[in-house]
Amino acid sequence: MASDIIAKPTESELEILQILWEKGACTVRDVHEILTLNKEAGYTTTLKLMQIMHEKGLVKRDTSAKTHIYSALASQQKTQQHLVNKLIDNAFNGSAARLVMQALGNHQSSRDEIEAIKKYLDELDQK
Amino acid sequence: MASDIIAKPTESELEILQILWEKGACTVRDVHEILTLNKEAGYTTTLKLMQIMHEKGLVKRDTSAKTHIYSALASQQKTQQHLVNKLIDNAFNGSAARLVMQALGNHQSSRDEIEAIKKYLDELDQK
DNA sequence: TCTTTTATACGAATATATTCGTACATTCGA
DNA sequence: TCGAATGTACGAATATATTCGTATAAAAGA
Repeated sequence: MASDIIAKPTESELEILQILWEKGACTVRDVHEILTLNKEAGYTTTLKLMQIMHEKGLVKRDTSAKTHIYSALASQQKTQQHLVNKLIDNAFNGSAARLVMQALGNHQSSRDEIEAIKKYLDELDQK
Repeated sequence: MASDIIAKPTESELEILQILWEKGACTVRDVHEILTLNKEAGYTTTLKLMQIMHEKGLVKRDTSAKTHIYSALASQQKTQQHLVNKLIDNAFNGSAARLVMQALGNHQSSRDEIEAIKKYLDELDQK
């Protein structure tokens, strides 16, 4: 399955994955332009990163035209799951609850978000 | 303030910080013995890491005796906050709620934990 | 006392991640 | 058609993190 990617993305790779998850298939230039809204980077830097991600199997690409088209292979859900679990283990002594409270305490969430979480918890409770 | 540490710990450093947070003041050997319950590592590797952490200001140490005593300077709360915020930005498009649901979905939490979170959410709601 | 054990300091090898320059091919527009 | 723009490939420099060997000093024990 394409979603069974193991390789964990580095921080830079994650930035690129996020763009691909949101935008879908992209050229290197597409990705590069979005990346450089926030930070400085040379074009070939972005290119190289995406080539490495391809080697690692994090993305696939269509090379039929001169300008290659990239899209994510690593699934957003699996990747997020992996990162969250790692953080829970690495920094929260394995307690998901503590991470949750920390997350909600800092980042102020909207009332809607909080309601959504409550609903989610109710569902969890019933199982 | 001691809790205003900016330097972000690496993964290895975080492992050591967790031990110091839990155990309090420790020698290098104390830390090393706990570390090597889970993984292989040479003693001087642990030593070097802790020396680097000292340079970075992540830990303080008492060198009055031959065997130095280390303790955490980076506060657990601030460090966790920092890491969670980074993860929310890096992998969850800034949505704390999505991270929370991901965390609760995977890691199964006990009923008690879920109740504690609900209570926490109710308090948040009232503000 | 003298040998062994237990420390620290420090340099260096290795691994990994990031950044970019340069070569070269293709496409596009004047 | 030819020069500029745009693209990929690739090697290498740089930065950062991890690991460990060796030198050396202090402490402990026979």
